[in-house]
Amino acid sequence: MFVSTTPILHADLDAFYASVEQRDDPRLRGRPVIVGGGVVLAASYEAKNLGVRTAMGGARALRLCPHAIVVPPRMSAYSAASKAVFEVFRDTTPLVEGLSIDEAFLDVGGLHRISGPPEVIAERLRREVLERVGLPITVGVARTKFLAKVASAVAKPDGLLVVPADRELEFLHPLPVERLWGVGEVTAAKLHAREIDTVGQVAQLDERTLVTMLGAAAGRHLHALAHNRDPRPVQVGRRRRSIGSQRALGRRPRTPDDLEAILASLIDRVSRRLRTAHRACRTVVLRLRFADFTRATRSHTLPHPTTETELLLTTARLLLAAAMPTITSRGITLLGVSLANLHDDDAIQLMLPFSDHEPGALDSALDHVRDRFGTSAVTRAALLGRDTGISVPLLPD
DNA sequence: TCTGGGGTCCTAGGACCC
DNA sequence: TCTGGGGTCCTAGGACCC
Repeated sequence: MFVSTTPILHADLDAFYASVEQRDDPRLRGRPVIVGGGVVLAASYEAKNLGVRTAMGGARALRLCPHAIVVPPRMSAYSAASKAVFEVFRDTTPLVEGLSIDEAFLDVGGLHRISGPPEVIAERLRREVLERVGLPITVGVARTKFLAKVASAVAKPDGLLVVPADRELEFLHPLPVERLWGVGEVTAAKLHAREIDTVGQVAQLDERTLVTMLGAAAGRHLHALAHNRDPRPVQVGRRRRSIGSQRALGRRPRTPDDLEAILASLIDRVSRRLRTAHRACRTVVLRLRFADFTRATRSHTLPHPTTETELLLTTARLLLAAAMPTITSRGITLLGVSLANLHDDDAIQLMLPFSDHEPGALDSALDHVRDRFGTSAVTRAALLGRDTGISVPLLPD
């Protein structure tokens, strides 16, 4: 039987933030480095070897690794490094799907004649990332996204692992269930409760059993992965679906005025990012975490997409006001905002404040359109405004 | 042991419409 | 007067990932 060998690479930078710090400050090389403060954002392998993990509390990390050098995060340096690495990815193949700041899938299926077999491409990619950006990267190679990702996780750090098409289940089935993409603490606990510890054991369950245990989507997903069925193609140009910003507040009490001020700065940050990305949003989500670390969200969806800081802030304020009684009684430890229901910003509709009774209102509304979107938008806005009399969809040039 | 900041996707109930 | 089935959207919560 002919087995498709369309190879997919999963490229994943090692201890990304910590590696950037070690690259930029030679004194940190070979030493345990922790990026972050209250919480570990990233740990170098020297620190990981002593048990330090991402998302671990800083105090605990220092107990495990008292000689660690703790450095504050430098997000702009990481973002620049990420851009440089993605350039190397795209020089390898145009078919790149970014998963996060430090990892991506690359479809190198069509490259065999030009660039050689996938393991050669992968080794060259690792070398180029090291030479051009100065960072170690691990690559997993397999026929499917899922398996490529598992392979890179197994090969870390600074490694390369190819899973040949005829050895897939042999590689996959002995692995612990935690290796499956989508199995976290809760799902792993449910599986362990039934003495299911390996991927091979999951593969022996029928799909109905998994669906009953975990729900329709998760059950089917897990069943497919355990049998190494993962037809998802590498998708270029996926767009983000929300933009958010949040702030942990510690345990000390906050007055409503404090919260108002924090909310305003969050909305300011997030609406800037929204406009920079040329997107508009319809839904504002308020995120809350209480003193007992339970969470809640409150959201409101506007009738039209917007980019206006004032409108977003007003909406967020109303949500906050409605949540104040709960916040007062339970205590708040985190406040966040996220903008969802994103559209392109050329899909904005301005609700214009004019009517038949106010003959000058259309002109002033069009002035507003001219100020914000330029002259060419005005003609179209005027035409559409005459048609509808209510709202003006702005179209791209 | 004490918990940051940025995301994605799924589920379930209710409102509303045909 | 009482009623079905299907679809979409909104809200809230939850699991998971890096």
